[in-house]
Amino acid sequence: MEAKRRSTRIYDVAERAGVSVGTVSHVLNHPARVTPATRERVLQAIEELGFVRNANASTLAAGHSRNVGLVAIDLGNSMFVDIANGAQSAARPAGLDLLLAGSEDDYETQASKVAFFDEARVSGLILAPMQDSAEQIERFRKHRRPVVVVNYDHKDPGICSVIVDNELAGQLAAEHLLSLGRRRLLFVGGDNPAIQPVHFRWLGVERALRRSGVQAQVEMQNTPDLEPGSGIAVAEQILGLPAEERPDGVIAVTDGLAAGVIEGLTAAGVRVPVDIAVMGCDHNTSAWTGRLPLTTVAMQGREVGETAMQLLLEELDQGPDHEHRRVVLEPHLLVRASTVGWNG
Amino acid sequence: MEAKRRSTRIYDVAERAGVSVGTVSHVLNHPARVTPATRERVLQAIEELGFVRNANASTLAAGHSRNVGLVAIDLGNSMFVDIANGAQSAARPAGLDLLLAGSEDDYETQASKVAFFDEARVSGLILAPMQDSAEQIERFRKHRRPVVVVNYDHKDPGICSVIVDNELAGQLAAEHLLSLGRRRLLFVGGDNPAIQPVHFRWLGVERALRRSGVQAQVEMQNTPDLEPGSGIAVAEQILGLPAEERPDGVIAVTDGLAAGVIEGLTAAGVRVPVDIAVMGCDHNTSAWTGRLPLTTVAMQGREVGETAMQLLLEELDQGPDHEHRRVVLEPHLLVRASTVGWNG
DNA sequence: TTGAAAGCGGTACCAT
DNA sequence: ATGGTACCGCTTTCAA
Repeated sequence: MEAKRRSTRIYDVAERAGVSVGTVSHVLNHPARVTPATRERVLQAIEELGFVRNANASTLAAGHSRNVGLVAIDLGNSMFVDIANGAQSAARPAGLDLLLAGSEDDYETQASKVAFFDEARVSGLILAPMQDSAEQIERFRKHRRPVVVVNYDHKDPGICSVIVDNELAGQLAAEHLLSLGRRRLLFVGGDNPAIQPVHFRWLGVERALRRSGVQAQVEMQNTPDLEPGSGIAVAEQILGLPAEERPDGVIAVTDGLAAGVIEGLTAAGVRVPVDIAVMGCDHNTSAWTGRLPLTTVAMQGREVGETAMQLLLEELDQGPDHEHRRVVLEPHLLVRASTVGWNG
Repeated sequence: MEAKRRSTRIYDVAERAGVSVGTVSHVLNHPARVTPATRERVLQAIEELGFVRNANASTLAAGHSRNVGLVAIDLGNSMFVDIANGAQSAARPAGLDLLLAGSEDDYETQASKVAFFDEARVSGLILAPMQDSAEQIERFRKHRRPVVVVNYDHKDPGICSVIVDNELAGQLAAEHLLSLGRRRLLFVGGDNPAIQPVHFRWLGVERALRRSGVQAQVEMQNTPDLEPGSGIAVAEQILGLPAEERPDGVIAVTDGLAAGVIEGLTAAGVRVPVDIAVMGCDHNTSAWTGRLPLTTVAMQGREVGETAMQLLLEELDQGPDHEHRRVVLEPHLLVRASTVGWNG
């Protein structure tokens, strides 16, 4: 028969230290309000007993939690890992902890994760969705806890958000190629309006062309997904064209696609970047194995996460009279060998 | 002056449905014990009020949580993402949720994450450490909650663990190359005993050589890290050798390294796999951009996660008389173009 | 089947 | 500076 031994509580500590529970609670939460001497005794009792405070009880009694949740729809994407790391590091100094939930998920699972954090009564939520999630967000906010939307431009001025300027990313990419004298551009990834980054990057490319004042053209090639395999397929299409009809500059909407394009082209003897310059557009660190260093546009995941957490802390701090902000971070161009120079 | 409005509680639901809180709790936790009619009324009240149960209070009162924590030292590594996904999917049917904490971490941060889950009173913990973590584990287990160690062979028979047979992985890799007639092998990654997978894979390679019965040799090349960049450096060293002294088969201890080696070799005109066959050893999905499909040894991250969660559930179920198990999963060879055939 | 009430482990206010 | 003590919101006997 097992004695159902409960774990040591604050009462046990109090008893052992010869003080009241209130005092123990104080040394845990407001050490300054306690005499160094008693504090020492309590600390020692805690140590001897191996006491670990129950965060559930603490959250319940205090009425607020020291955690914030992050729901990202795809943890396999390095952008989200960067965001998580950024948010984490911004949370720590404020005494908060970041909890990640789920991965490999669809919209429904995302909903269940949001609900999960809702039940856990986290202080706030950072959400990196792939589509409009207004309903999920509203449900969560009804409990008067802040939400910051990240990496998705959701248009609701009543919510803080942090995004990277995807249109600018596309523009920077196109301007880079134009500045290198490329005049026949191909945009790989397509204008699937359901995938925001893709859509906006394409708009940026168009804008760059319009503003450039040079005679240049850009075509768009849709792909079924954004993985290397599709890039290889596009490369094969390019190879099917007579040399004079081929693009001289390719902007792939993700680094993964770009990798595939380069793979496909170089395997067939096309020289990158001499014959065709190829660049990516998201600085997906974990997706680049580095045959040819890839020119890309860095999307600042870490900064996104840090900024999001700062907005969250701000809102937590200011309460109801907080003014929601929409922060737009600027991506920046990373020029490497896949568009300039020739190393092979 | 803000009315400090608290969120709707089970009491509110009870009142609205005209029942007692006990009954509401029952429809939440044991729906069968309640008349369909009352259940319906309660459910409706919940709906109308937008009630969301407070998981902290629930955990506190029930004495057990419906979450299990996963601490992985590097979320940027696809192996860990696979493990998380596997664990997640095994947890759901059991009514549990998986919480991930932290990333980009060192040993100390790992400790704080473990402590964090300890405070949260999760039902169990899955830990994917990079080094011996006996002390952290002990602290957690003192609270009588199960821990499963994953992806690290920690030798403690008192704890469940799931690992992939790294020695077998090395052996499979070497046997593959030997079967292709390669006789001058190079193992890239080195025998850093602090990094378990590297160490054991090397042992497996040696074993394969010993057992093969053919005249073959293998050398070992240490690298400062396991990233593509180091692979490129190794490629350059190889290129510095006279052709007849070069290896004809390379086993890189990670796919990232392998990618770098291939990059470096092919850029200099070496034909892979004709001149030199190159393979990786961890099936790091997110790190392969696919110039040349890479032969590798798949390390079954998803299965590791699923198995770990199953062991955890088992221990949760069986309580103190649970017998700890050490599950060793078998990796398997994935033969692709970087070792056989010739596509360019 | 449903209701009443005693906790679960802390927190924080109010006294002392 | 410390102690006493109502809760926090829910679960779970135990009775009715």
